[in-house]
Amino acid sequence: MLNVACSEELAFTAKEWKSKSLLEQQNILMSYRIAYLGDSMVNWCPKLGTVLANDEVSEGLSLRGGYPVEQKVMRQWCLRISAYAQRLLDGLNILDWSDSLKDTQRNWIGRSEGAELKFKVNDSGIDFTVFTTRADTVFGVTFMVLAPESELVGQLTTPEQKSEVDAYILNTKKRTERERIADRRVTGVFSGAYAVNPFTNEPIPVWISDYVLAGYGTGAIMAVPAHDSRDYAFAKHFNLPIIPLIEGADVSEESFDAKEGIMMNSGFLNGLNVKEAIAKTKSYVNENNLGRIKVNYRLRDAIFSRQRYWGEPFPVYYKDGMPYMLDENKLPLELPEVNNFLPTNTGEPPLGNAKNWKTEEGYPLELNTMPGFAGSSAYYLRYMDPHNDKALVSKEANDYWEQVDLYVGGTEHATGHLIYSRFWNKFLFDLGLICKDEPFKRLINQGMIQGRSNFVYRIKDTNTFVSCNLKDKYDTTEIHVDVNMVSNDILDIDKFKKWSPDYANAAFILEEGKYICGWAVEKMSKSMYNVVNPDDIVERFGADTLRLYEMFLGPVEQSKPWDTNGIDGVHRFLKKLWNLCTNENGFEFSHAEATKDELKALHKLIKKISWDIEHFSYNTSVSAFMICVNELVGLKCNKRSIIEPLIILLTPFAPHFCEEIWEALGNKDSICDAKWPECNEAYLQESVFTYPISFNGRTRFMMDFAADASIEDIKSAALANPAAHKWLEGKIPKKIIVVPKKIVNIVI
RNA sequence: GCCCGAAUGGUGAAAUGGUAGACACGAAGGACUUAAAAUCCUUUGGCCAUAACGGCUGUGCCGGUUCGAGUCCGGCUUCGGGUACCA
Repeated sequence: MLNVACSEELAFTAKEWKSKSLLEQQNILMSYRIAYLGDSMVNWCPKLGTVLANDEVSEGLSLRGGYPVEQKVMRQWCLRISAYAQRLLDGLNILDWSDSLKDTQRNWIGRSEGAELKFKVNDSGIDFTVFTTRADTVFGVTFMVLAPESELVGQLTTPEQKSEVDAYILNTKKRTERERIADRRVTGVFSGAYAVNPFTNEPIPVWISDYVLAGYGTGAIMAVPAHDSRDYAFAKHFNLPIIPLIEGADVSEESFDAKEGIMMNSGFLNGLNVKEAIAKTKSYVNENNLGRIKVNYRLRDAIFSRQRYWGEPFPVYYKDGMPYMLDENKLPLELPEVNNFLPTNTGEPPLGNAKNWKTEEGYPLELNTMPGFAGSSAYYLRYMDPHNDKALVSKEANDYWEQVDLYVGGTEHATGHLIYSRFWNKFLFDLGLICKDEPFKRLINQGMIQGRSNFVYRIKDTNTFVSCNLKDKYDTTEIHVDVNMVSNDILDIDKFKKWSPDYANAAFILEEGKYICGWAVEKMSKSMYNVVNPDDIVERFGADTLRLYEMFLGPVEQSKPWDTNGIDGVHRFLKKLWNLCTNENGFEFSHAEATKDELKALHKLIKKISWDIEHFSYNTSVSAFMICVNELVGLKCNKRSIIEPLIILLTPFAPHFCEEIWEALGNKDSICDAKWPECNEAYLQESVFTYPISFNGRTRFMMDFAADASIEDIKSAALANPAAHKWLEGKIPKKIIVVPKKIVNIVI
């Protein structure tokens, strides 16, 4: 007997397996393959002949072109990331990643512990299962709700209700999932059927509503309006009963969702607190065979097909409607040449345009291609062994490099690339191909450089665009427009028309003869068309200035809008250092021995930069370089013994600049191979420390003391200082705190 | 709604619980120059005072812990990012 990994209801014997046809077997195998053909709902745009992502659709129209988009079931390749949900969750505990990023992934995976309860349907042999985390609230169930896509809808709907139910289902199909969610209007329809409460044997009406998702749990819920806000809204709207189950909970205005309090109206659970009640219900359900304990995850399988040309082709062909893998010796499968990169007339993906897109035996090859994350999920493994034509990565190379030590990336990848990579890596680890089951040991999030986006406003169902300040008079769709076609928020209409064939014949409603664009500060991204090209900055200041400026802007992990005010400062710093090394005749370095002050400036810098680099504090490093160079300029120091270590330190920040000076110093090899300087603490010793003398925590004056002065000496000298008398006001200090090399605080 | 993060001068920011505003940008004034650019010098949180020394106040708001809080704790406010009916 085999329980199929991903569908627990399915079980069969070896004999039964053998009696099945190849196609039937294949369909069963699809239930536990890591890559499988699955049916899923997609946003299909017939006019564009392509599936669109949620953010490519706005209010039922494609952003590109403004064509109608409908919901359609499509058979596509999927990757069963859900099978790894628990391990992806557990793995987070050992990763050195930021807590916020780990939280994002935990929420995305969305583990919830609960129970599946079986409900019988009155006067029929049918029963169905719901998932709930609040098994303790069964006594408060006043109705059940099915997702409109649920198979049960057809089975349960009574003849009297059929036309009403059909109309409702048709209506929900027109809306994308996101729209159904964004629009919080309560809608629903009664199926005519009644289920039986397994605890009380009371009949409960079964409703259908799109606030229940087909893709999560069982696509059906038990509604407890007193203790769930969504059920509450539904019950109020359709005037269904609300039974409070927690002592003292006021449910006249809103539901009481918190998992706390003492149970009432709940039979054998009365008097227990919620935690105890949940536990007791679970064991009751088990003992009476009313269902089972279940963990659900929010994480959905990844759709792995794209109806586009540019993507890795699947090494898959079809024979009698069944998918088969190409033999490994036929790999790699390369993209065919096509004359047309658009979908075919019959609505097939662009590969449908290719001639001879079939195997040697004549079987047709898969027409879908893989998405971007096919490449981005495992490239770091390929980097370990890029020229290997036998394997993704050799065992030797993988054993040597193991995993990525440090990954610097933005949080925008938290629920995409960074979770897919972990999934792929675990899968490859399970196959024994790699030695670590997590890809990125340490991860820090750099902040996003934000951009200023511009928008145009298209009037719905037209190709007419209305200027920003007039847009409220029309029903419009906001569309990003390339910021390079906009200056001072005024659109260059000619450039816009040439931007895309869709806009060639666009019409415009202007204000004062101009088209004014809307704007917003958002993350800088290709899809927002707000990318500012740094080329002109490189042209004017050089790449090192740009690099240094980005570091100087602030802490790496902080986001901020791109703004070049202040770039002069870092450019001046580089010039200052350059001028220190040159005179009117070119480079000149002194061979004289460095003074104490010069050595102190240098070694202070070595210490600071070495620490900062370890802690990703690049902005303070740049400041430290500026301070050091300012000091050296003051000392007129162009000594080789100081400049050389200084530019080694600066190389990670301004590599081209430093390489030039390195060469001028007479070095033949690259500065990248130079040895990192070491800090000699002896140069940093101070013989005198200037103490701030404070009274009740407020600094009042300064006093110099020898670095090794005793605490008692400091105390008495501070009190004896004439300035102290003013602040003591003749009182005796209660306490004097001396923190060596920090502060003196006199408490009065 | 939920989760995460942030809040310090005109601006970007700095500060292992120990002198708040380092380092820069900008601004103002000055030097050099026929002039400009470049470079250099001075001032630059706010308020009060001033011949001068100086004083008060100040890190979003309200409390707390501490000899001492931008930093730690509790409660708010605002902004940014992510997510979206997950039962």
